[in-house]
Amino acid sequence: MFSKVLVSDDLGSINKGVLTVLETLAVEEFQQVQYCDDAYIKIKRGIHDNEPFQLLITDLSFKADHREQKFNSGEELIKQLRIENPELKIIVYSVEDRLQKVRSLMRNQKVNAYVCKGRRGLIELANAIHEVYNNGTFLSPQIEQALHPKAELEIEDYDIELIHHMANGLSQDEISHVFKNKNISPSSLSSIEKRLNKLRIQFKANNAIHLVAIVKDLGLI
Amino acid sequence: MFSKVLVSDDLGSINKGVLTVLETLAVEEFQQVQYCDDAYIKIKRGIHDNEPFQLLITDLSFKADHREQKFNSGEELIKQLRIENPELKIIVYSVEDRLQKVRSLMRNQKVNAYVCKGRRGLIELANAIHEVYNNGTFLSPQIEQALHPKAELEIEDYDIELIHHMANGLSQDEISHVFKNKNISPSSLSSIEKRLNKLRIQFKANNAIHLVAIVKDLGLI
DNA sequence: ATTTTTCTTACGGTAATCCGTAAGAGAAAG
DNA sequence: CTTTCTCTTACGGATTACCGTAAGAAAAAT
Repeated sequence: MFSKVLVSDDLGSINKGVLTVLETLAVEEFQQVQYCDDAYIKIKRGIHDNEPFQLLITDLSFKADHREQKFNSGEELIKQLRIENPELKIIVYSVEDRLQKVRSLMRNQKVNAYVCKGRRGLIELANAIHEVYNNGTFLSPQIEQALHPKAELEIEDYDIELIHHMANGLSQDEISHVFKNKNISPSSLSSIEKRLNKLRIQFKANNAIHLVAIVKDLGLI
Repeated sequence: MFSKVLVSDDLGSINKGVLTVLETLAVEEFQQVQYCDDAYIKIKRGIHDNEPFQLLITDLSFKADHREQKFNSGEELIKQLRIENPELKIIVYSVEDRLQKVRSLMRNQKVNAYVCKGRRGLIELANAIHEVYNNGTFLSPQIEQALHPKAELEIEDYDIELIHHMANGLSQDEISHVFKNKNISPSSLSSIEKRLNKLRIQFKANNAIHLVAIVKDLGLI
């Protein structure tokens, strides 16, 4: 497990919870700060003293107050640290769940994990620390599926069922009724047409027959 | 084995051979007639005497002579017997090998077996008697394949290629052009539609997609 | 709260398939 | 040789699939 961890969050109360998690995980030494600039200074000092921090757990938004700051957000801090200390592992612990921000942090800044503050936030944070310690990455479930929607070449369960019905001889109109009865959305004939059109493009099929044949050959149905 | 059998054939010589077969098969009691009317009378009398015939082996064509007959052919006799005595088993033993007649007799009159007089006629007759005794049916080989040409689950090369093109995304119209270019007959769009319709019925498919899926599952393409 | 984007649905037109009928060509039966 | 049957082909309609457009609903971003 990590032996030296820094926690950066402007809300002291939430910070306490994080420290409790670190205690539970048997982290030897951990410190906390409430300003991004303080985090930057502590990290630099650790390197200078030859006792560097191995992990930073940080929030993204920090309320501005009377103290003038060099870094006004966790994002700016991360950006700088990634340039100067790429070996430092970073976990973002934030209420922010906007997909673009998460996507940007994961791809551009190579953040090691992104945990959403929430009901299960601390549990997920513990998992994230474990994953990152083992050189893995972690994403809270609610953003994980949103982040990799189409990057994956995989095919959704909905599509599987749709093609399955086609292969079983149902017309698109009949499938529409089946989906309506089973409360599966989307269920309109138009939506089914559109979905099949996407699948045809995805699998380079000329028509529905070709699509079913290809998908059967791939063993997806 | 049958215990009471009636043989009806206007040619005494062939009749003898049939009787020899019955002897070989250890049939207890068998009688022979040379007129359809006589056959009808004997069958009725057997029922009346509570000792009914279990099997009738009959020819189809009977030469007309001085005696005026109620039944002028084996076919008429069979038709009447099927109405009045559906439990009586009937084997047709005839030189007739026209497919339509055989098909009609097997399907409409529910004849239990059809054996063609020929070089192996008596051997086949013995097999037929065995099969019918075990509640089966029998057809001489030369008409069997002609009678069930497409009822069989087999499928022609033409159909394979046709469905293959379908699975590869070609439209029926495109397949028509392909067949025209390759001098494969039939090649018209109408014929392709008809063939696909037969295949759909044969494989109990709702539409072309269903057909391709079924045939792929069967491993035929 | 408002705007933007995405998803779902509806509609219309064109193409393809499905289905019955019918005429002509070729094969088989009388 | 004539008739009958089968096969092939053509045609018209009904149904379904295909494709673009657009309006409304839902979700995301500001």
